[in-house]
Formats: sequence, structure tokens, C-alpha cells
Amino acid sequence: MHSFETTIGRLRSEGFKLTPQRLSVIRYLIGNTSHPTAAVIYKDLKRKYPSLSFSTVYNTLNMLEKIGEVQSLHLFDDFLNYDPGTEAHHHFVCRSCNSIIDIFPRDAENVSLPEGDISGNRIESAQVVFKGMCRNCL
Amino acid sequence: MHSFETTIGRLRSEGFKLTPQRLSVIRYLIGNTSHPTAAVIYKDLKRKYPSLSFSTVYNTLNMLEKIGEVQSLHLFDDFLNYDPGTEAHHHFVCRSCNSIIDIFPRDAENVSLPEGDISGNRIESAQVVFKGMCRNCL
DNA sequence: CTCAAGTCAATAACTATTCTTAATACCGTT
DNA sequence: AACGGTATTAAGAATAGTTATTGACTTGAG
Repeated sequence: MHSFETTIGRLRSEGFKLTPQRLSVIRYLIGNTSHPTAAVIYKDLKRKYPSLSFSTVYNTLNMLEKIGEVQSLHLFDDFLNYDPGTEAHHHFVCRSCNSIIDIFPRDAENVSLPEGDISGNRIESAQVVFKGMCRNCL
Repeated sequence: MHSFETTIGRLRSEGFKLTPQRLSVIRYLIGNTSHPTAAVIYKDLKRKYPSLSFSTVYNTLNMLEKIGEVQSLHLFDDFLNYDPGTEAHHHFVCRSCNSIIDIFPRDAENVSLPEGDISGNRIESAQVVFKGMCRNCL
């Protein structure tokens, strides 16, 4: 996700209205590296916006995903996690505490992925998911 | 998934009974590289076993996953795909035809992933998902 | 063959997400 | 500052893939 100003500028230019609900979700996500679920976002924002609806959280997340400001991650069976990261990166999932840790290219010099084609198929994007035990659980 | 004999041997040794339904699912999956969903497996086997139940397909798949004979893949939003591959490999997902293509290490010499630790987290497994256009859709 | 343990089919239940609807709030225009 | 068209909201119903429940049936060890 870009800065607050950049993000709301993009919303505006795409014709979306700036509602307090949307702004609160955006503020919640900027700089958030915890990969929250929709349920967690809803629960946390509900304190400040008691009338907030679940649908609104989902609608906002879907909208932000459509314009590329967040990414949904299918790392677990039953729910999605949302990642406000915009630059390409990978993820580490701890099998003990289930935390999701961003792995940026600068910290992953040993990760090298092909570009262009693989077995005749044209690659447009690639994502790596590591699983194991995180540093805190070790 | 291993050979038919090896797989049913593992079932037997784990204390599972060998029922015609389970054998049919196992036979269906061995050598199958199409990454079928539970729904597709059910539909196909229903012709030969008209009394087959959806639960049985799911139960069998979950059992096979528990003993490591299949792997469930969360590549799409609304359903799981099942992969009888046992050796480590990656996947290519076509955004046009939605097909899932196995990418084995021998075909992916440009893929290199770290082993051991990354940023202090201990890696136990790693999976790459490529997205793009498959050779047939190009 | 017998019988207990395990499995089956049918269907109800579950849960994350999406859809529906009437009421509301945003914002360009006045 | 107020208006009005229209996108958005809140609440709850609906959806769909998967899992759990239940009572009858089957498997396979002894």
C-alpha cells in the first residue's frame, strides 16, 4: 500500500467516494505488517466505529485489491489474510504460531526465480511460501 | 502418491480399512496430473459407483492427505485442488484456462530456494506458485 | 462365522465470504 | 450553505465448499 495521500488520491481518481469507513480501513492497513484477516480488521475498527458492518470491510478490501493496494493471501484453509505490501515479496508461515512474516528480496538473496518462460509457459508473477518455525518459536 | 500397492499397504498399516470406495479414489488419483477438485472426483467416480457419497470422497481425501499421499492446494478462492504428487514440486497456474501445471525441479533449473534459515526462521518446506499464460493459451 | 470397530450414505451444520435492500452520506453543482 | 443524484452503508439473508452427525451396514481379525 502506498502512503495515505497517494492511496486516497488513487481512490478519488478511480471514482470511489471517500467515506470514513474506507479511510479507517486504509489507515488501519498502512504500515501494518501483521497480515490481518477481514474478521480482525472488523473487530478492531468496530471499537472506534460501532456501526461498522462486515460487508463494508469486505467491500473495501475487495476494492483495494482491485486497484492493487492490497493483496489477499490464501495461506490457510478457512480464511484470507490481507497484505498491504505493494512491492514484490514472499512469505514465511510459522507452523507453530501461524504468524506470517514478510520476506523481502533484500533478505532473500538465496531466492532466485526464473523470469520469462518456464516449460513453455509465460510467467507473469511468482510467489514463494516458506513454511517452518519462526525465530520466535525456535 | 506412491504405487497402488504401496499406498494400500500404508493404509493397512495405519489401521484403515480397505473399502471399494477408498480404492476407487486411490486408483483415480494415481498418475492423475490434472489436480482435480473433490467435486470432479465425485462426479467421475459416481458413474462407476452410483451410491458414492460426497462425504466419502472428502473423508478419503483428508485421510490420504493426513498420511501424506496427497496434497491439497489453495490456488483458487472457492475450492481446493488435490495433487497426488509426492515429490517436492511447484505449480504454474494459467490465468486464462485456470489449468494447474506441475513444475518439477528438473524442469526448473532457474528456481533456487534457500535451505536452512531465512531471516532467522527455520525453513522446513517451500513452494512456488507461478501465474501467467500456459503454453496452450499462448 | 461372529462381532466389534470402523465406514458408509444422507443430510444437517458450519463458516468465510458475497449478495440484497432500504436507508444514508458523499460531493459536484448550485 | 443547501440540493439532489448516486454510490455506499448496515443489517441480515444467502451462498458454497467443506465438515460433522447419525443410524445402518461392512470389513476383517480371531
